[in-house]
Amino acid sequence: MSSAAERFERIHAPPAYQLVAEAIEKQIVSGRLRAGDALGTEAELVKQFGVNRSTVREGIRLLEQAGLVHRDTSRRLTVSIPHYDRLAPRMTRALVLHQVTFRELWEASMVLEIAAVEFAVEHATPGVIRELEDNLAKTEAARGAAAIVALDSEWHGLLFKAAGNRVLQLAREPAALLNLPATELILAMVDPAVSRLIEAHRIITDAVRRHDPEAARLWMRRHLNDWRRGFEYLGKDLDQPIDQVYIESIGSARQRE
Amino acid sequence: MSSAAERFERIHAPPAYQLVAEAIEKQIVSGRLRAGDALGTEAELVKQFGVNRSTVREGIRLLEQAGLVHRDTSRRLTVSIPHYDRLAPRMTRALVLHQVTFRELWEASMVLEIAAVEFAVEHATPGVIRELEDNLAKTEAARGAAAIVALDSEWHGLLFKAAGNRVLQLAREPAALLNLPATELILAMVDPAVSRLIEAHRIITDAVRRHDPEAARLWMRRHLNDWRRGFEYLGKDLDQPIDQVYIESIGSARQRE
DNA sequence: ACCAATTTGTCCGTATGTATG
DNA sequence: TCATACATACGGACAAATTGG
Repeated sequence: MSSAAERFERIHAPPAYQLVAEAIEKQIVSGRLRAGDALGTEAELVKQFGVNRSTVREGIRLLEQAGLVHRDTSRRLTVSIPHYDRLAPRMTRALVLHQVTFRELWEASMVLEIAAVEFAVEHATPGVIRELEDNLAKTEAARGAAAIVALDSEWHGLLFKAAGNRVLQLAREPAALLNLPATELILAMVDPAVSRLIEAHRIITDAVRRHDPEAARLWMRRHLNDWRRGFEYLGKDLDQPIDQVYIESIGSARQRE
Repeated sequence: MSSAAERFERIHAPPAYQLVAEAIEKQIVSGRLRAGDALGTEAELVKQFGVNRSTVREGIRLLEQAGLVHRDTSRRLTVSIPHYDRLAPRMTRALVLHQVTFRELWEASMVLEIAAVEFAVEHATPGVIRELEDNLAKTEAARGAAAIVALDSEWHGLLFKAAGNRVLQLAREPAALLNLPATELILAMVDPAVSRLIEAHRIITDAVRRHDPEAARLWMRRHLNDWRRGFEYLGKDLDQPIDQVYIESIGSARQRE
């Protein structure tokens, strides 16, 4: 075996279904196929690629899962570009499986949310400020932990939208999903949590409108420290990996896709 | 049609291949199937689920693509938990397709890298500091932009490892991939770039070892500003969406999977 | 509202190459 | 070395849903 040294690398032919997926992917990424374009029927793809329909279908599944292709109501194949919140469940699942702790989540949220609020103070458009204020009004009127959690999540999402940085927006997604259940528990169980949340949202929203980075930073820090204290108040351990309770809530979130 | 109001939601039966994928996914996420466990042959799954082999295969493709299952050398199905760098290409592709600008990337890098270096100063273990120093030595010895870029990327990866926060680590992945080609260009074209990079890496590595947050922050900021200046020196526009050049480099990165 | 053509989801049988013992 | 097991891929088929008259 060693007589001819190692002249050549081992050949490993990629399976046909992968080649199908990659061929289509290339067209999408390169822009020759754009979001909304029809991909044609399976029979057409069979003809073009010269492979069996089962093979085409396996390839399609890959793209479907990657979010590059989806089937509209009529089940026709349509090109689409993956939105952040499509990736979020997978990122979240990876973090859960790697047993990320609540401390890591909280630390990361601290970093990301403070950065977001700083950018928001700088870049926020009147439109998004309006959205933040609308959300605030709804939050003040809302009753029940579940409703408030949804609005809280939306408010933070709007803040990242106001920040105008989509890399940070993507980075935030998994933390947002994972904090949801804990936040609901906190709002339901810890008495002053709701009023403190509303106070923080209002002051930060005002700070964004007035372009006041100091106040924004300060109150975001307080807001997140409140979350952490609420979490500890419930008797939970920050250094504990994210557990079963959360997995279920991810599952239900994924069903909305 | 409106005679009976809208009492029921539209029924949409999930296709069998999705049910197969979800059934297996549940076992993995719930912990009943752990990384490394064998999933059994396709024939066995056919029997258990009572569906056709083609259907099983389509379901498997979904899990394979999600990184929850892979085939080892013998092509046997094995459970695995998705690693961050498996998600990175997808995140990166999403960002590219959404026409994220270099400015967003740079801003986000600034936020993430500075946070990372702060955490690293606090949490770095002797082992990881050793790795940073080894990398530094190799970088000083290296010749050629390509080699140095690889080591630079590794160094930043080690820094996030030292920071001990996997949420930030995941958040960094797409930025790391997207900065690669630009960094290579800069190192190849801008004369003092290499020595400045090495200087920054050395000082930051030292600061991490000495637990000196001030120096670490300061030099990380300088390091990233250097990157930005190098980018602008090349005549590129920070507010330009990431373009074709980058897509190719992502493609080649994905082939290593 | 009905009908014919298309298309998808699923299934069966089979051939071929490769890995394992 | 040989036999067995298995993954990949193919051709063909049919029912249910969708489309377009």
